[in-house]
Amino acid sequence: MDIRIRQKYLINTLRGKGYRMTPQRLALVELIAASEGHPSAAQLYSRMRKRFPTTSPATVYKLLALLKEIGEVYEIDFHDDSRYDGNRPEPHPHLICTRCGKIVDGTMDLEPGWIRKMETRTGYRINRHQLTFFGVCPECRK
Amino acid sequence: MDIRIRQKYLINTLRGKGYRMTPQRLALVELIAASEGHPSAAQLYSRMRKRFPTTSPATVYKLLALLKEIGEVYEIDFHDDSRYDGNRPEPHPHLICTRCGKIVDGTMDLEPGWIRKMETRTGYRINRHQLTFFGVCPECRK
DNA sequence: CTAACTGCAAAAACTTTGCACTTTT
DNA sequence: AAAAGTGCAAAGTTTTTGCAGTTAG
Repeated sequence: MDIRIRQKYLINTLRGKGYRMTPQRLALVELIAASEGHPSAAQLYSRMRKRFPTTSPATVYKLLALLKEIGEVYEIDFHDDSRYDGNRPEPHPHLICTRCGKIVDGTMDLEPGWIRKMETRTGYRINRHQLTFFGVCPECRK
Repeated sequence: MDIRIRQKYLINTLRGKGYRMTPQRLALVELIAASEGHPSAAQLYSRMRKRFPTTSPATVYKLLALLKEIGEVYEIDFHDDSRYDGNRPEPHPHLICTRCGKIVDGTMDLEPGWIRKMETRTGYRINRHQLTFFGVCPECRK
């Protein structure tokens, strides 16, 4: 997914829903669309302060909440430091290096048939899922 | 897995590692071995207070940390309210009802071959994973 | 012009830490 | 008796909320 296209799509989507695009939001959307390495809220906040030194965490959290709500950002849930993926909002696996903390996207998705089978067996109506692998990345294995 | 057997196993394992079994820990282990509904730390704390009104959150968190460390409790990671599974410490899927909050165990595990394929493709050495489905449980669908 | 957003500060929620006292072994 | 655990209070994190001032549309 091209970063510029994603960025413009997010801006248009937000505008289309009546949200206002402030300079802060434009910058944040750019950071989120780039989303190098699945940043945490703290990382986004820190990057924002380079351009807008008076930014507050509230601004970051509010836009993230908004984007999550409209389904354009995917949250990787951690009890201490959640990460955000603004490029592929649909559920997809992540691999996390337990040594260096790096996060990359998985290369395969859960088969829809497998999920449907789980639905049938449990009676649950499944809307989304979260699949995270913990391990050691190629660089750290050396 | 029989609750009593699990409970005894946990107690023996802890004792075998040189940890002391206080009345609080015995009660907590019983709660964790039963683990009805994958309790949160707050729920365990609240259940503990019924028997030991002076229990502090620290006691609960410390034992959970211990059990996680020795791999006998599995944490379902949420940024706001993690859940704990003391019955099946090995990774396995969970289904969470987004309406009533109920959590049940999945009926199928990820195929080892699938995980190995993900390893090969990404170069990661995968040690464990976390798979959580969000949806609506049979009762809430009515 | 007006509804929405920002940024600050304060609060909330969850978890961890320090320490004196108590208890297990 | 010694090492370890409990419980309290305080502190640390991350995230949320309230509100006055500012700004996009």
